[in-house]
Amino acid sequence: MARSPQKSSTPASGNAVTADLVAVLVAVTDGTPDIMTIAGGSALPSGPFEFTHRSLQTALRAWVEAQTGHPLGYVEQLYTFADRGRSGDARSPHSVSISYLGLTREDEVGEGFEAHWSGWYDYFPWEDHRAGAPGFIAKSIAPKLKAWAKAAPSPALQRERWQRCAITFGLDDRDWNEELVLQRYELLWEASLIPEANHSRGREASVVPGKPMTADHRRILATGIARLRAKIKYRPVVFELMPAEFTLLQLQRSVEALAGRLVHKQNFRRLIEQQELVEETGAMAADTVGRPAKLFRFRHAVLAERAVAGTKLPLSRT
Amino acid sequence: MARSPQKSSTPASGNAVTADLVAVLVAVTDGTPDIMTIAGGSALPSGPFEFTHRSLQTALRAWVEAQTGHPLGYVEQLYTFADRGRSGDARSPHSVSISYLGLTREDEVGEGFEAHWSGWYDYFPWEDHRAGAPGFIAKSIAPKLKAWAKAAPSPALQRERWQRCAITFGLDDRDWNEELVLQRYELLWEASLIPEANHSRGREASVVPGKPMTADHRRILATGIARLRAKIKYRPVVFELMPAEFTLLQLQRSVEALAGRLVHKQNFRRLIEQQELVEETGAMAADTVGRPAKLFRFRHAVLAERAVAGTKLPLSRT
DNA sequence: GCCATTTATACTCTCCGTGAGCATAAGATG
DNA sequence: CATCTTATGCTCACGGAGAGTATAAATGGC
Repeated sequence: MARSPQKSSTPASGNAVTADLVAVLVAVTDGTPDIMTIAGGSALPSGPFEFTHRSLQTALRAWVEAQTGHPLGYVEQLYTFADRGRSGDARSPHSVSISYLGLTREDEVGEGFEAHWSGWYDYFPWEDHRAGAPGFIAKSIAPKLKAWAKAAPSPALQRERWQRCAITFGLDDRDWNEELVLQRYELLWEASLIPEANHSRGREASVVPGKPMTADHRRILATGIARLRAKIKYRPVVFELMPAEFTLLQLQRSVEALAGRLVHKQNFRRLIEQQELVEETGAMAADTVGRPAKLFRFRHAVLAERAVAGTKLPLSRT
Repeated sequence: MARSPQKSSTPASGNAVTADLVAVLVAVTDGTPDIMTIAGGSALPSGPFEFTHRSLQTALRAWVEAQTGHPLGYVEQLYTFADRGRSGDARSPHSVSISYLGLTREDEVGEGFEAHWSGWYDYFPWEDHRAGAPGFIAKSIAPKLKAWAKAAPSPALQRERWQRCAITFGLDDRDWNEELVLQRYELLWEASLIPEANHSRGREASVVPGKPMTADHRRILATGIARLRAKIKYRPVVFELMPAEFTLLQLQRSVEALAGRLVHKQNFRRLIEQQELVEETGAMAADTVGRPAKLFRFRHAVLAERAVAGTKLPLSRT
């Protein structure tokens, strides 16, 4: 880097790169969180950034709308990668990849596109704790992690590795922290339990369940899931994923789908209502089992009232 | 964007860009939060990304260490900009700017460099509420914002604008939220109260106090301050800014310097100690007024123990 | 040496948010 | 009508956080 602030655009050939966008587009249907994928579910939608657009967000929105025929509700930048070793070949034109998180409603997606939806727990089965911790964590993942920890060169490093495993996966009676999606993925990668890791070549038997993805797309997805799980706790972004009218249980199911854990029903309702996030439509839910529920809609006014202030969901760490 | 995930590096001439890094480097000395600046304090350190480095972080660290002669404690990506209108001239080689937040210790900076430190409240005087809300907010900023709100075309829009002003600046008896740094800056920009805004040309009399910066550097700084103010509440990053040994009051003063608000001393100590973030060195502070305080050091073990879990500071929103 | 001043440090008290559980209501189904 | 399922109202106990009181330990001025 040079010190001059203004003349940063010295068009030296060594600095020319291409800019790529990668999108984590999320929707929720019937309690299943989905992401948009291409290439048979093996990659996230991505491609070169067109500088005909005014900004990155504009480019992303335009592209998604062309794909789905519907505007993107919420967009947020995730991370920018420029690692040299990323593109595979060594000294080819370098590429900067800018990843985004976008929220939309699945039911509005048009037909006839290559893109389609995949459940995000297909890629991260260990992240779904709605029915308790998945059995294979204790049965399969934990022992493999233990073996990896034991393989460390010194006893101190062995303890350190295992402590990391225990913290991120909630082992040894620790609490499960649903926000550590990326840390868990990176840990599994380091332990060579992820097919994408080069150093797990030829050892396909010893990998963990979960569908792999092209390049580092699954890592980007992990980043997106982690960001979203954190975000729903203090911003009213869940509503971007809901239909115009919904019951409180449907809302709760969506939150639980994203968080990968269950919440206390009464407390959930108390929180939603006391924050005045929703208002009754007057109508009741039809075609339902059990007592019919009131229908609610999101009070869009809260976006102006509270601006960036706060929304709370009963997902706090204990 | 195309749909193919792999062949993203079509070296079409229209997609070639240059990658720039912009850094918000923070240090705290004697209760003053400083940022590294160049060009007489009118710009953040920035320059083209050298692809000889393995990653963006590596490049940033190498550069900062060359500048300051000291390793960078904590580094975090802030945001990536690729707005077309950003570089000023229209169709020149496009540039992607990747901004970073970095924490370091000011006293370790080498001599003889162009870079030097500037107090960050020079650029954002309205952000320092340690001695209560600065008087010029009520005297100068609020009336100008009110005028701007009144200039909206419809009564509804006028109310909306004013509500936004009141929320972000804590007017009308609202609480001051120190995290809304970026929102406040953007609001002032929209209201043409910021010299950097093109539409305030020739109206220099009606701008708000605070030193301007080149291009959108002050906006990037606002992003960094906001991120840091949020971060110190749940991650032990303050310690990256502290000397090896410090008293609890010094620690508190640093937190207050960053947050721009005071905290309750006893509660602060209770929180720090019950979380076992620090340990006594055994020594006492010398050359001090009043009763001497114990010296503490950061317990680096917490980084391993809690990994990403949690650190709390008494800065919660009430 | 005494006092004012400044900082350090120990306790206490109250309020409220939150987790958790109990109880009841209102539909559908057989 | 019994049962199942979901909706909805209410209570209770615990713990964390804000705020205040009290005391200890140093300095400097007179």
